[in-house]
Amino acid sequence: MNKIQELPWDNPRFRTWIAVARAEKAIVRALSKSLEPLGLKIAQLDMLMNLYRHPGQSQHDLARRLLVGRSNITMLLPQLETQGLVRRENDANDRRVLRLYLTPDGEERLMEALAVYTKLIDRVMAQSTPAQCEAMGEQMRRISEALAED
Amino acid sequence: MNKIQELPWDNPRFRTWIAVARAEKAIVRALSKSLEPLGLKIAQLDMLMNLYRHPGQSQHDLARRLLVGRSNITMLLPQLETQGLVRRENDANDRRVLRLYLTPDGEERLMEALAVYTKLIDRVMAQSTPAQCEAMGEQMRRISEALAED
DNA sequence: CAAAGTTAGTTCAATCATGAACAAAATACA
DNA sequence: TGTATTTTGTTCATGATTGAACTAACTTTG
Repeated sequence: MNKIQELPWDNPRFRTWIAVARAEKAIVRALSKSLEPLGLKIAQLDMLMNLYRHPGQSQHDLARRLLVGRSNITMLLPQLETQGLVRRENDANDRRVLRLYLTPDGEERLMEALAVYTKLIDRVMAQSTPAQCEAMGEQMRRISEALAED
Repeated sequence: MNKIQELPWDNPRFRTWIAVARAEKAIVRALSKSLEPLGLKIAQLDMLMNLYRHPGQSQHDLARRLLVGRSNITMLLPQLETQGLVRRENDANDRRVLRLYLTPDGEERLMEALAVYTKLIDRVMAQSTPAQCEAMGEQMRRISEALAED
């Protein structure tokens, strides 16, 4: 086994990745704390957001959109259902699928959470100019695309 | 409760954050797969990397560096110890602390893993020019700093 | 129409991170 | 010195996530 020529921490691209991972972790932690008073966890908020944008989607669709296993949805949904934020409805044509809808309460809670969420993200992203921010978003989207080819 | 004026998905900064989160998740998944043949998980690799750079650190130090709970280290260490990659040694001056060292085997496995790791990151970051990449790293570091003030 | 295959959702066991409570050891300080 | 506080690492219960196995329902195809 050859000794590696260049150790990763001297590699600018690698250092960038480390910075990305650390920042992402920091944001997730901060968001998690900000959401706590609202009684929502990040995974739950993700679901609410998705249901707002795509009402009536099936659990399978939701799982795919969230990049998450179907079983995860099954486990998480009851939490939102018992809080009365989400409603499950049998599909008329296909008795296997359950279509998901936000209740009015769910929509209200979502809006409250989004206010917190956007405030945090605005603060975080204000570390860069809008142009830099836009460029970063573009790079990230390219990365996702590059990795999606599996 | 007021209706939110601007929904997050129309907010460029918010969209950037979403892109960051998705890309990070994609990279973690890809890395996880790449590491599988080596019998290492990401958390384990993180530990090996840290021990390489800071040999003889305590579990407490390691936990702090990895932004992780101390109990996590306690749980994860045995996996690396039984594989013979890490060695724990009692501190002479303070009988509470255990100092951690990479074994030669550990160092070898680390180098193999780093080759895989850097290859993936190089490929991923090649989606941007070196200058863009550097800029992104800077922005991310600023974000981490901004959030560190708690 | 019937058999084979596919798809939606659930259940379950395994893995992992976390924080609280704890024991042992070190340190502060009076 | 002796008591109080802090610090290190461990244990344990909890919650999140995953993938495999399963059931029920739909679709394909012969």
